[in-house]
Amino acid sequence: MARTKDPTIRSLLINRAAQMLGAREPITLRSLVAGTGLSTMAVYTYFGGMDGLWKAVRQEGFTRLAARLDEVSPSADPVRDLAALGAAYLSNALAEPDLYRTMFDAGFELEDAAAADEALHRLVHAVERAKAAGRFDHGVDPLELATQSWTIGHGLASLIVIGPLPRQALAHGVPMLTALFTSAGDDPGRCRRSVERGWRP
Amino acid sequence: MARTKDPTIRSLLINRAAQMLGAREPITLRSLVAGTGLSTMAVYTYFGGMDGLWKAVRQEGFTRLAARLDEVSPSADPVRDLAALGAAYLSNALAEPDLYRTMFDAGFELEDAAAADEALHRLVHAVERAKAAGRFDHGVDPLELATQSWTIGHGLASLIVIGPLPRQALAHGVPMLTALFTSAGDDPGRCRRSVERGWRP
DNA sequence: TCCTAAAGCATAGCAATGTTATGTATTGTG
DNA sequence: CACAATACATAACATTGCTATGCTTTAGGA
Repeated sequence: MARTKDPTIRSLLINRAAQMLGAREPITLRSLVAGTGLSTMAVYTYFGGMDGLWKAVRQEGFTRLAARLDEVSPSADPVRDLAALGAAYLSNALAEPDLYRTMFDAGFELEDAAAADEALHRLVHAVERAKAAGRFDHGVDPLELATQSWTIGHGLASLIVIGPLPRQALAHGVPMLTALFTSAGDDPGRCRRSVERGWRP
Repeated sequence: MARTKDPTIRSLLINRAAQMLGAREPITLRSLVAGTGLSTMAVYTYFGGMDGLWKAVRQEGFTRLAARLDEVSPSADPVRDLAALGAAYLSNALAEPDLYRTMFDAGFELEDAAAADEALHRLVHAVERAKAAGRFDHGVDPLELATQSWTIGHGLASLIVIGPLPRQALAHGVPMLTALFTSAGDDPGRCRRSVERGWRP
């Protein structure tokens, strides 16, 4: 009964925005559609305006983060896996710093908040596996410990990517995660070895 | 040999910008000077443009943070003081979330980077006092441990103020700082009590 | 004490921004 | 096959930060 939207155009614009973000080019309505053969109205058809575009770009950021986390294949050592997930979070932030920054813009509004929850859930699952393996105490709440791991990873990423810390501050990840997981009940020496093995940001 | 700038106007504009930030009003060149009797050129005379204004606002954010940290009076328990400094950092971020957010905008460019260093130095000093009191191991590097405390405080603040965590996630501060300070050598039980006493965000 | 030059500051216009009104072309559906 | 709803282009709009220009003020040497 009418023309239908082409989903290709939607992802084309999102990818182009992400690419311009990485190239540090200013993203304006006109510069975004320039060279694509599209008019500025396309942004309104597919995103309702620039706000909607940014929201979609943030979503894309979480999608790419999820892809990074998926590259971490579970091993026999769940504490190593926890550290590896944290390292993947840092890798993602450092690989595309401007995309990472926009992910936390504008009050964290997302189209699909479940994407962020799902990323966190990978951490929760790793904590559960560590508990099942007897590495953490029974009293440990997986969601709480996962949130605390996220806080450390995000704090580091934010201070390095956005803030004043140099890249070598990445090394703080090992002692901080070791301290956290040790306080959750893991054996200190074994914990440090596991974290060091997983921490490859 | 010429007219001189009035420093009053400078701080007037900075304070007005901070107030508008808190009121969630959009800060534009014209809206900023509206009602002040000044013309838009004042922003160029005193800040060189909007970029300079934002830089000055970020600086103001660190000044207010420093004032918050100064309200933490050193006690006989340096570990409590460390937690109190972290709590003050959180209080500052939660009291003026939009100002906190702008502090980490635009690649952290500041007029006077020493202001940020000085804030960190308060943490370093507290760690040194804790070492002198025999609470932390001799091998502990004060700057490293201070940076790690900051990472935890900033990670929490960022995820609560900008990100998706609810305010009650503030409670994570106690176990996280306890884990960190315990790994630095403090006695677990004593450490937790100290942190709990200082953590009043 | 003037005179002068440099700086503060207002006015007005500029290019660029996001948005919207309007018209045209396309295509799924009855 | 006809129609109507929707994609999409064109063009105008208000608002943004910025700059060119000129007037006013004032510090500092004669």
